[in-house]
This record gives sequence, structure tokens and C-alpha cells, in this order.
Amino acid sequence: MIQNTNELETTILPVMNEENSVAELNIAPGAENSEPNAEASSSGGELGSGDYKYGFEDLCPVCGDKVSGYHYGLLTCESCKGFFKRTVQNKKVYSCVDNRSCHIDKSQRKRCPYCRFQKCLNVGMKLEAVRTDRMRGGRNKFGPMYKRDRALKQQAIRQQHHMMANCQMRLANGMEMFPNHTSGAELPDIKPDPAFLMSVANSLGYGMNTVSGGVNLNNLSQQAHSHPSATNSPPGSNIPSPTASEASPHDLRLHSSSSNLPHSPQNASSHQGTLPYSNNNGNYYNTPPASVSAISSPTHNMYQPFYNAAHSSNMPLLPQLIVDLKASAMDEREMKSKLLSFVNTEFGHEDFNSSSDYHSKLLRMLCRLSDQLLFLMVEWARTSVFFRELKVEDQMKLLQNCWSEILLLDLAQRLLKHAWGGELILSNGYKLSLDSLDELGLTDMKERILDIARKMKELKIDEHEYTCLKFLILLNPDVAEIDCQEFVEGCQEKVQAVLMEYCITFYPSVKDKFSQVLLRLPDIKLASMCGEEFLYNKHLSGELPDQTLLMEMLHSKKK
DNA sequence: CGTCAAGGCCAG
DNA sequence: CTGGCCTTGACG
Repeated sequence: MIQNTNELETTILPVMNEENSVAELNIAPGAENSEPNAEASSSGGELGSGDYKYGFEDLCPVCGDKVSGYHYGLLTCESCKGFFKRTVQNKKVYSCVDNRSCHIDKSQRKRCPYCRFQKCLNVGMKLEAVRTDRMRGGRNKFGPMYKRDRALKQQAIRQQHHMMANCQMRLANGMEMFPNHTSGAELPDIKPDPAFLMSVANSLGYGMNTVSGGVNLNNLSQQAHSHPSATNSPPGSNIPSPTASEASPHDLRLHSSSSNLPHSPQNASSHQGTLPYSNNNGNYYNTPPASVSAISSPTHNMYQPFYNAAHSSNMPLLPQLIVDLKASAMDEREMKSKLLSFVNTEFGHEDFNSSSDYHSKLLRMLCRLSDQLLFLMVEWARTSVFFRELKVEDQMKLLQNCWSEILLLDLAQRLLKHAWGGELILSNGYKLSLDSLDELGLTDMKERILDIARKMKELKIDEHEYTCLKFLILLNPDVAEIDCQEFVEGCQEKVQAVLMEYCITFYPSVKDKFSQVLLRLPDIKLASMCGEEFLYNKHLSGELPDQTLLMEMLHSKKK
């Protein structure tokens, strides 16, 4: 349902006149990166080819379609550009007939303009870039920002090359990494001590003691029990759609447009102040990193919908933060088809059954697949709320820290929730599944993964809780030497808080759902460490393909 | 004078 | 309404 409204103008126009928010972009304090002329300095002449280097071209962060250039602040496809333009120019107000969490991809982007526009804003498309005067042509004030974005991309690519080179050097120099062991025979700490691992996992902030605010879980559970309509079922397809009486964020925007102050009464009083979406008009950031404070401009905040404010139905609404966390999620079907076409191209013609080096082929295939998954993971993270605000260096450190855990969590989730169950059937008939791990002597690993999946199933961990877990793993403030440690910590706490809120609201009858969900993390950590150790051994014996992101990630932690 | 993001156009 | 293609025009 779409309606025009004149009132929206009162929201947008003042914002557009805030020239300052645009001008600031050039002088973002933390954007130091001292690369005034990135294009000129990249002598390699790899401009442009870099993005395509690994087989996944740049995709529209909104719908995954092909990017046609910079539009309204970032690289998007032509259709999302047009959609964004029409929406802002014509002051469209949409509403969502579902849970305000529709998946937006190329095939479904037309289905829910509400969620599409939300996603546009979430990924950072800029309202200010739509011209009020509709003047055509020329250049706008974003020129420098686009340049900076390009420079950052180039920097990331260079950094990757550098790491590759570094990795290669280490390989060439062989065992220098292990001065006490002159051959790859036996390595220190190859078999991690479980007790040690547990203590590591606990110290990583996965334990219950890190819940912010000293909230008493039991009290909260009791409160939740008295919720009039709380059910034991997760929000999703089986929940009736909110009625027309539900206020959309756009409606709310109209009412709140008169003030730029981050305090609205209903907002402040709807929850205790510790919850992420109740702090200040949907602005999650207590202390945004300096490098991006200018990018998350005031406009962005004004478009953040409120959670549940003025919501009259009894049905609990999905917290906005969870909606935002899910916004960057990849479509599983798309993912499967990408992986399948990749693995078919590279391995589909090989005869697996009669092959003498079956094991090495299988291992190679798993590595290349993991590699592709890692690229997709980088893409996911890069467009994710919170994470995308970090500077590239911190982003890399976080990913290097958690890649294997996220691979495992994703796999477990895939086994549970998705029709394809993580299985791929190649064009040559070979079926790649979890059982393939047996062939590589990784039965132990397989059991760990199955165990994680089993426990997730027992606990009925749904996609929202899974998403929160993923972000808790990603936003680990204990990673050494990250610059924005405080910011990451704040984000992780917000994800924890929203997960707790979610568990209490949607699973009030499940005792300690929240803590049970959190307790999956040490298992995942443990399994991931074992997996990394396996890979490392295989690598040292020369059985793994070089020059992969997988190897790069593997080595980043061994430095 | 070429580039490239912004607006415009219009068949579907 | 959508989205591919076209036109515009300041900037370097």
C-alpha cells in the first residue's frame, strides 16, 4: 500500500538543508589513511580488475544485482538507484505487510518496497544526494566521498595483496615460523588442551558474566511470563501480519520530524534504558568511531524506525536491531547456486570415484569452497550494521579472528534450517556433504559440527538468534590491537542485549533460553580451533592449495 | 573535453 | 511502479 504525503516533506527538507553533514565528509577525523591520491599511487594498474579478482564481482548491497556505479553514496544497481530516487523525490510512504524483515534480493525486490527502502537506508544510501531542486547533471558534494570510498577499496585490495605476499614469503622461508622444530614433524600446541580452550572461550566474552547492566535474568523471565501474548513460537511466517493500525516507521517519522533531538517520550519510556533500540531514536552508536562519525549522518538516524512505539497490537514486533542485523544476510538459495556453479566449474568434470588421489581432490575442493564462503563472508560483514562503520584495518582483524567460527556456525545453521542442508551435488554426480569429512579422517570434526547443530535444534534456535550469535562472534572486542575496541564492545553488548530481549519476549516459557543460546559459543569456538589446527597441519604437509583467502586467514592468527 | 553521478523518459 | 537507457552539466 502506497500513499503520498505532504508531511514527509517536513522531515526531508530540513535535513537536506544541512549542508554541514555533507561538508564534513571530507574531513572525517579518523579517515586519516593518509592516501591523498590512492589512484595515482597504485602503480600496479590493477584498478578495476581488483574487484573481480576472485570471481565475485561487486554486487548491489541492497538486492545483489549488478552494480552500475555510485548512486546516492555507494555502489548500487540501476534499479535500486531508480527506486531510491523515486521514493525520495515523490515522498513515498510504504508499509510492510509482514514483519518488516523481508529478504530483499534481485528476484524479490519488487515485493516489499518498505523493506527495500529500509535496506537502502540501512546499507547507507544517502537522502541528501537526491536533489531537492531536481537539477540535472553536474557534480555534487559527494565527489570527495566517492573518491575516498574508492581509495578505501583500493587500500583493502592492496592490503590483501600484501598479506598474500607475506604469506608466500613465510611459505618460502619454511619453518622459520617454528624455530624449535626444524621439520614439520611435530608442532607445538597442535592438540589444544580442552581446559585451556574453555578458558579461552570464556575469556572471549562468551560467558554469561558479560551481560551488560547486571540484569537479573530470573526477574526478567518472570516479567516476560506475564506478557499478555508472548508465545513459544518465533516470529516469522506463522505470525499474523500486523494490522493496518500498526504505525510504520515512516508514520513515526512524520510525528517526530519536528525535532532533531534524540529524545522522544514514548521511546524513552518503552523499555529500560539499556536496550539498544530505546536509547536515542534508533541510533545504536554511543560512541561511533571517529572515522565514520560523519558518514552516519543525522539523516540516517532520523530514518531509523523505532521499535514498537505506538504499536497497538498484542503481537510483539521484531526488535529493530535484529531487523538491521539481518539486513546484510545473504540469500541461501543464491549462495547455494553460486557455490554449486563454482564447484562445478572447477571440479565438476573430474572423476572422483576412480581417482587415485581422491583425498587430495576432496581436500582441495573443500578448501576452494571454504575460500568462496570466506569471500561471501567478507561481503556479508562489509555491508553489516556496526561492522561497516569500522575502519578496514579493524574489520580485517575481526574477520581474521572469527572466520572459522562463523563458517562453522553457518554450516550448522545450514544443516538445520535450509533445504539444501549444506549439501552439493556436482555435475559429475559426486555428492559433497558433511559425510565427506569422514573420508578425510575428520569424523571427529563432523561429530562436533553435528553436535552443535543438534544442540541448536534442541534449543530451537531460530534465525534471529542465529543472526545475533553470528554478530556476537564477529564483534569481539577482545581481538588484539583493534583501534575501535570500545565501539566494538558497545556493539557486542547491544547485540547481547537485543538477543536477551528477544529470547525473553519470544520464548518466555523456555527457561534460560538466552544463556542456553549463548552457551553454544564455546562449542563453536572449540570446534573452530580444531578445524584450524587440522588445516594448519595439512598446510604444513603441503596438501592445501596456496594463494587462497583461506590460507591467508589461517596464517593471520599464527603471526 | 571526457567523466560520471544525478535527473528524465517511457515501454512493459 | 519498475528498470534500462538517455541526457545533462560541474569538475578535473
